[in-house]
Amino acid sequence: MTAPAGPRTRTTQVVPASRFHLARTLQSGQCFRWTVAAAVASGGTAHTVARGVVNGTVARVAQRGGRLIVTWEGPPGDAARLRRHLGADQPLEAIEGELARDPVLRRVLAQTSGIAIMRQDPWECLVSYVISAFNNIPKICRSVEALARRFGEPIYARGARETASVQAGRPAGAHRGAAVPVGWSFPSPERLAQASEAALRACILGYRAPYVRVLARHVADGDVDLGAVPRLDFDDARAALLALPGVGEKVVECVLLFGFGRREAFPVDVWVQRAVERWYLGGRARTPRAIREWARERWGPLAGYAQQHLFAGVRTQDRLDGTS
DNA sequence: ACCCAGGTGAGGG
DNA sequence: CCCTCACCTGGG
Repeated sequence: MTAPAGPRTRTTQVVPASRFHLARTLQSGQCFRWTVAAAVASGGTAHTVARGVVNGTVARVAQRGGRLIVTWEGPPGDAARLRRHLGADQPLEAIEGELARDPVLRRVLAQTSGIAIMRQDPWECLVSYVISAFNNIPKICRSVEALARRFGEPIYARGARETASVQAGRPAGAHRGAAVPVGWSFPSPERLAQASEAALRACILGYRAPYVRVLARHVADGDVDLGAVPRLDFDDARAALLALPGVGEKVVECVLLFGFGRREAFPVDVWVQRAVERWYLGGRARTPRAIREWARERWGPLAGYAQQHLFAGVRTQDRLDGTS
């Protein structure tokens, strides 16, 4: 089934860190530009095939036999960079060993082991999570995809050439024989800053359209330098991002965690709040802020990982219990 | 026809 | 500070 590796092969292999689980990572709700499909190998054992737009190209990734088999649909990318993007470089065995000292997490980990915290592009992550407010995951994915399709750069299959008509603006379309993009990169702050509010609303953003527009303008103008955030300490980074429109207490933690790799971040959404109240606080209600502080005190630099497992765990449980 | 969905920001106590 | 409420829009 594996295509022979020719001299110009577009397939490569990546060895993930021990315990890394591709499907669980991509389906744990942290990213919006990956789709996962189950596939069946010739031997009959199920494995995962995923497709995502990353770093200006499109990657198809299958996890089999402890390896990640990467096929570039767009221009060949950097395998090490993809590995880092997926979080497949993180010491999950040590992290989960530490978390499993907590009896609640030990039980949850049976269902969630192998989830890595990804290292997504900070700008794309920021916009995605601003869109996530009072929204649902399928619609967030559609919005991000629409933004990329409308304002991003087309990505062509390896070997395909851009035509003059494509460079001029919208792709001319297949009926004229122009190359069809395999995907679109996420648009830059400059590009989104100049988009009209109506055009943004057309991307299913609803009332979030002005947030995205003003957010893009602030970043494009350098009011907040995303490139400098990694050098700030946690509280300063948090304060800098919180100043942006549409970025509140929950979104800022998501961006720090999934975009900047700050694993002490602990986003408290309705699901995590439910999990903590149900499993740790005897059902007593607490404010999101109180839960966040409690979690950081309890798990410190692994708070973000604890959050990810609690989120996946409580959603799995409610899915199994729920009638719908 | 309603009701809900991974919050945020504005306004008043 | 804490609390309350409206909010685009698509899918149950």
